[in-house]
Amino acid sequence: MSDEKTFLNSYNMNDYERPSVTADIIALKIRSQDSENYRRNQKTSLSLLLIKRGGHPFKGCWALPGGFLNPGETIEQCALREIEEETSVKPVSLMSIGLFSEPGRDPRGWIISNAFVSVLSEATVNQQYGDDADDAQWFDISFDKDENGFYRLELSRRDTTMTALLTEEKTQFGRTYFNIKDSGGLAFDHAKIIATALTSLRNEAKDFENIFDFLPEKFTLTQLQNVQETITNVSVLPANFRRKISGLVTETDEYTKGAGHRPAKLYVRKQTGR
Amino acid sequence: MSDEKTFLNSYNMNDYERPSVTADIIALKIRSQDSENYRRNQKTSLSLLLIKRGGHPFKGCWALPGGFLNPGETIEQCALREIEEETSVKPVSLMSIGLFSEPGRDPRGWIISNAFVSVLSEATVNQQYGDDADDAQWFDISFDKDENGFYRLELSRRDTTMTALLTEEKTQFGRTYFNIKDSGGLAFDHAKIIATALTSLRNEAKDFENIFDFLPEKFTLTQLQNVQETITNVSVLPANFRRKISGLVTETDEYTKGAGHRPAKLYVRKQTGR
DNA sequence: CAAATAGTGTCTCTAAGACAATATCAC
DNA sequence: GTGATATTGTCTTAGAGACACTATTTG
Repeated sequence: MSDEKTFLNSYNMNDYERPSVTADIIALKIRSQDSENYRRNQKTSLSLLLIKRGGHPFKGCWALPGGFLNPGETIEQCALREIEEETSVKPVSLMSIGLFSEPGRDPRGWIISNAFVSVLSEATVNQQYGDDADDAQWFDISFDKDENGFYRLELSRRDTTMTALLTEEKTQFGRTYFNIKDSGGLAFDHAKIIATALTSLRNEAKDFENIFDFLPEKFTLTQLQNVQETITNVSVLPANFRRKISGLVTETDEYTKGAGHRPAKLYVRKQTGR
Repeated sequence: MSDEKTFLNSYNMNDYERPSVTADIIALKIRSQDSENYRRNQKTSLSLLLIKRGGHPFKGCWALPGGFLNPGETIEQCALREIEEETSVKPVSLMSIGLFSEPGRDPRGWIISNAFVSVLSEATVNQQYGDDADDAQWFDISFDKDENGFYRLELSRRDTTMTALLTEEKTQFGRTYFNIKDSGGLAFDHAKIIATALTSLRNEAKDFENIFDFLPEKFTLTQLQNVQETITNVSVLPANFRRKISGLVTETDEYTKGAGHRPAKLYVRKQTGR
């Protein structure tokens, strides 16, 4: 045992070169767009938080929020810390997307990054945001395969639109990896990270894994269905959605009101059996 | 303010402490056990490669193979390099399990590890292995939930059996995380890593994602079903397995022979539409 | 022929998808 | 009442699970 102590004391890790490690955050929320018609429900879109870079490299480009892993914390704690620093909001959930370690991905040097999808509830975030001059802004997402087999990632906000083009590198074990054909002006390899994250998110949203995280505690089934359709970009008939989701929600005795049409019952997520 | 942080990060990277990064490998193959009865098909078990540690810390304990990430390579390349160094075999597939970064997980210092499941084909590996005195050995795996809700991971080989006990920390987005209650003598946090990896593997084996990787190019449907059942620990009726797999395989006009019973048609994996 | 595995046919039940019909509110 | 969404019912179809049955080889 004292043998081991001696060994550990003399162990010199400084002999090896080491990378800097960061956590990059794909912070997502659902954005409700006001409607012109008082009767119509709001449409929703998926919205991503980007930070305008103030310094080199990629000065002035939009980039994912993120930061360096500190000693004494896990990469998940680092991710949570970064989200709270950027948004002042505690995220509802966190999902690791993978480690991006391609040499040269960061011009500053050897920096590898674990990406996380973080879901924020719209209600919480909107209390905090709104300053148009801020360097942190929410962009609407559109992400789809075009007729040539390329994936087109569009991030838009007001008059700004960035369009990145990606190719599918491979799909293995249900996970899809991308290569960047055109970064669309996004910093670093962030277009690739976002595409990978959205693909994972869509796969999980199909099984209702993450759709609750976008909504407040009480919600209508139509809202829930909207979230799923916004994420997956696939529509289902309301009757069928309700049937499938019924085992995962509990009804309350509250209703929406003042919507210009029949009020909807509010539901809460069913507590998973413990 | 995030401006200033970025600025400092880009210019003073060497002032920050950085972790060592490793790739740890859960190398798996299917082991066929010889049968006493000439008519009976071979039984199979899932088998994991462990390395006996020659130095401190955990000297003499069994540990996952792995090694440090070098500059100029991706973490996937690092994983592949380590597998080939340990086994002289090129793995069929590689699946990232996640980054394990808990402070204190390695007594040598700040070392974080990305774990990978790597599947090796039995036929290839057996040409290389067999030396009983070697520090690298294959252990049979048994992994199940016991009546108290604990997960029991048993790794056995000849007269050696290690039993680790784990608790389920949480399941989020279809991914299960574990805590170690008793490492069973395994080095570092490797019991946790193995449990996490096996859970991922089982989930994917249900959908036939990885079962082909364990077999040679040509196989019988019974062999394929055995692989799935060995991994998932769930049995299905042969008729139903065949129906479900039929879209994923192409039959050849070759048959097994000399088995003491009706010969089986050999199949190959159907090429995925490109 | 016996033992063992290979392979097929079909019944039932459940879940998914499609669609029609009814309910309820704000104006 | 009109326009909108909310909610329920049911028909059809696809797939999973169960089970019975046939086919083929080696010793």
